[in-house]
This record gives sequence, structure tokens and C-alpha cells, in this order.
Amino acid sequence: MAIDATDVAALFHSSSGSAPAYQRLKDLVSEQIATGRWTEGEMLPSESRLVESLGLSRMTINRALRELSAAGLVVRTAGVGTFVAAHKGSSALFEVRNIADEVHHRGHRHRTEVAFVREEPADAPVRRLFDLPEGRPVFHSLVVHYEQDVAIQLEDRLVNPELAPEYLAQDFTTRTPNDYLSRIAPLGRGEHVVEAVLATPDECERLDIDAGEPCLLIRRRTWSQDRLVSAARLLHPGSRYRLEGTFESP
Amino acid sequence: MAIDATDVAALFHSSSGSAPAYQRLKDLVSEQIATGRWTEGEMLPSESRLVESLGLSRMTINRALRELSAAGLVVRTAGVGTFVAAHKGSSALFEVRNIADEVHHRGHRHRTEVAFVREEPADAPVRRLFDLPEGRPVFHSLVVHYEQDVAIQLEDRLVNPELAPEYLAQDFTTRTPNDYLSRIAPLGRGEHVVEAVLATPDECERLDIDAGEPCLLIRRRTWSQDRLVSAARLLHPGSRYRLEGTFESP
DNA sequence: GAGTGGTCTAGACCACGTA
DNA sequence: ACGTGGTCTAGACCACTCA
Repeated sequence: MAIDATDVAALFHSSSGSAPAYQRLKDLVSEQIATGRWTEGEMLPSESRLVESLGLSRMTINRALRELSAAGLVVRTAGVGTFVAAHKGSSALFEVRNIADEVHHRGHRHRTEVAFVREEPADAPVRRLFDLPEGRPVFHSLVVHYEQDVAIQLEDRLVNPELAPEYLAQDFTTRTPNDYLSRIAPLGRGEHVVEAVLATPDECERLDIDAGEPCLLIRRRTWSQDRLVSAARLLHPGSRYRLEGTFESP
Repeated sequence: MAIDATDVAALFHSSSGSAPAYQRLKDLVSEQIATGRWTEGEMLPSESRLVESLGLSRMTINRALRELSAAGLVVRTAGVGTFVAAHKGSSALFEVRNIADEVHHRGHRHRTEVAFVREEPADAPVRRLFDLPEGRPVFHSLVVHYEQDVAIQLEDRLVNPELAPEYLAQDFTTRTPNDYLSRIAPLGRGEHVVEAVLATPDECERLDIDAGEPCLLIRRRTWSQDRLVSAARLLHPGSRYRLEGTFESP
């Protein structure tokens, strides 16, 4: 249930010597955890014990363990110790990017068409969502994004009028709603959900797709300083859009 | 084109004083970049200049800038300097997890049914993919994952027989293919693509869904030490599955 | 050669959790 | 009271880039 510092020292000295010491220690620990020789919940030697057994300074040990902690391989608690973290399975990360950047990055032309940008009465659930007083309307925009003149995203967005009071006056053909909002309200937190759905007849018409075509729907909400800035439904024709990502193990 | 160290000092001393110094410096820099006051390519003061102007030790400055570099906000080059990184737009991260863990995490029962696990001749593209000699067969498994006895994923997987020679002998009702593979071949790199598609008639039958139901398809490939371990198609009924994620700005 | 970041050391003080 | 990690200091040597 506790890993011996002298075992760590043996592993450390048998490792290749070219990399920096903190990196070699990180690699050593990663390896033991990846292969299952050190198991969930086991306690690693304390920093001071590793200072003795490895002959490194505490700052170097600390950096290695801190970065392993940031990477999620170990859990550290001041006053308690360092422990092998629960096995995270093969989780992997996905990057969801700004649609305009993505299109430009492919070397293609991006264009938006604005269906409408308007003020609308907010019903009770929407008021709760945005934490708005009764009677306060909400902003609503519907925009189609084109890549090389092919519709790839229908962006249906509700916006908090208290955090983006000038939203209605923006020209979304020159700057996307996303761009505008991330400028005026530096986003803190966000969440998104990806689903496969069928589009409604109206959505099919705006995206110029057939009724049966499966679509990728991303619902995204972003907060700035703990207040909801915007909630968006981003609908993509399945045949014209996909999310891609890569990941590397720590 | 270059940021003044005394400006940084002014910002630093006007910030709240409770957090650790390296964190306050990180926050300060993040803020300037997020609000656009510091723009892409601008050079930050060197570590030694910040030591003078902030009155902190170089290790503290170094930690702040190193972590900002790891977070992608700045780019550092030894011998050159530290620069504001290219604006990444509002990219956000998605975590794709092991299906069994995910189900268990919801407090639900997970079960797999194995349609088949077998050896198959590998055609030229598959041989190239796995870097196999001619005549070498490939392993192929088809497994259905159930959450509370409802089919949520059809896992169609090709496996490199040279990296997982015992694959055919595994019991995938007790340990998922994913679990097994990540044990025997610690994964290095991976990539995945998410799409919305329609299932084939055979797939519809195995998942017990109607022909027109949109499905979320995740295609995932994982490498271990630069050799492809496995390529999988993970097909989810749109009505029964979605990807969720949260993100925080650095 | 001057300046940069990358790494490392040998101390130090502190807040925290456990006993 | 003790051991833990969290932070910080004031030095140091190195490899690297650029003029």
C-alpha cells in the first residue's frame, strides 16, 4: 500500500540519463502506473524521502510530482501525501473550435448569412437560465455559416442582454457572434453536448439538406464570471461536417 | 511590439494579494491576453527583467511563464524570448471516455454482447494501416455495449495481431476490448473523428433501432510507440447517447 | 559576447491533516 | 508534535540564438 523510496531510486538510476532529472522521474512514475505495477491509491514516498533516496533537491522532486498531479496521474494533498490516482481509462480530449477559424484554417472561404437578430420576450425557463427579471426580453440570433458557399452550420443563439447590451447592433457578416461575444465577455466556463439528430423542416430548408439527413448538433453554453452569456444550438449536416481530434497520453 | 517590465510591475502590484505570486502573475498575463491588450507576437519582458521589476525570484517568474507556455498562452524559445501566442479562438476541449466507465459512473449496469471475435484476411489498405506483411491476417471484433439492457454502442474494431497476439483469446464480456488493449499496449497517441450518420440495416438490427434514426459515429485510432494498435468504429443511436464536455478558460 | 530560457540546488517558512 | 505538500528565495551552470 506504500511505495518504497529505495525502489524508486533503483528505477531512477537504471533509467537513461540524457533527459532532465524531473522528466526522468515523471517518466518513471508514469511507466509504473501505466503498466499497473503501482496501483490506484498507493502512496508514493514523500518529497523529503525522495530527496534523500534520489539525491535531488526538493524543488526538482516537487516539480515532477506537481506536473504529474496536473496531468492527473497522481493526487496530492498537503499534510497527507501523494497517491496514485484512480485509473482514468482511455479518456481523450476533443477540441471544439470556432467555426470561422476552422474554415479559414482549411484554406476555405467562410461567409455568414444572418436570418434574423432580434429581441424576444423571455419565458420563465429562459429568464431562470439567464437570471433575468420578469419582463426583460432576451436577444435571439439565427445565422447560417457557409464554407465555400455550402451551408455547414445553422447557429441558433440566445444571448444575455445584460452582458451583451450592444448585441443587436452588431454586423455578424464581418464578425461571428462567437467572436463578438468572446471579445466583450471573456469567457470563464463553458459546457457543450454533442448529439446526432434529425433537423426540423425549417432547419432543413435553411441548410439546404434533405429531411432524412442526420445532423450533428452541438449545444453550447458559455459563462462569464458565473453569469450565463449565451446558449447556442449549432446544427451541422452530417455529410458536410465532422469533429476531429487527437490526443496524447501523458 | 515589446511589453514593458514596469507596466507589468504596475499591474502586478495593483492585483489582489491573497493568491500565490506565480498565480497572480499568470492571472495578470492571461487577463492582458484575453482582453486583447497584449496581442499576438508581442514579446514579454525576459525573466531577469521581471525579477528586477517584480521583486520575485527567478524560479517564481519561471514557474508562471512555464505554466502559461504549457497552457498555450505564450510561446517560449531559449535564447530568444517569451511571446504572446497566436489567438486560439474559443477552442474548447472535449473528453471522450471509456464507455464502460461512463455507464458505471452514471450508476448504471454495463454489459457487452460479443457478436464475433475472429481472424480475417487483411487487404492491402488494412495491411498498410497496420504495417503488416502480406498474408498476415488481422483481428476483427464486433461487440454491442448495453446500458441497463439498452444497446448504446456498436463497437466494430480491427486490431493489430503483432501488438495484441492474445486478442482472440480474451473474454470481452468481463473486460472491454478498450480496457484490454490499453493494458497490454500503453497508448501513446490517438485520433478520433465524430460524425452524424445513418446506420446500415445490419447495424440497425444489432442496435435495435429504426432505419432512419441518426447515429453518432466515433472513429478512433490509437497508436502505441508509433505503431497502430487498433482502429474502431463506435456507433451510437442518437436518441440514446451523447457526448458531453465542459471547459474552462485558462 | 550578451541575452535568453531550461534546469538545478540547499536552504526556508507556511498551512494543513493526523495523531 | 510531526510529517506532508505549497510556495519562495538567491544563487548557479548550461545550451541556445543573435548580432
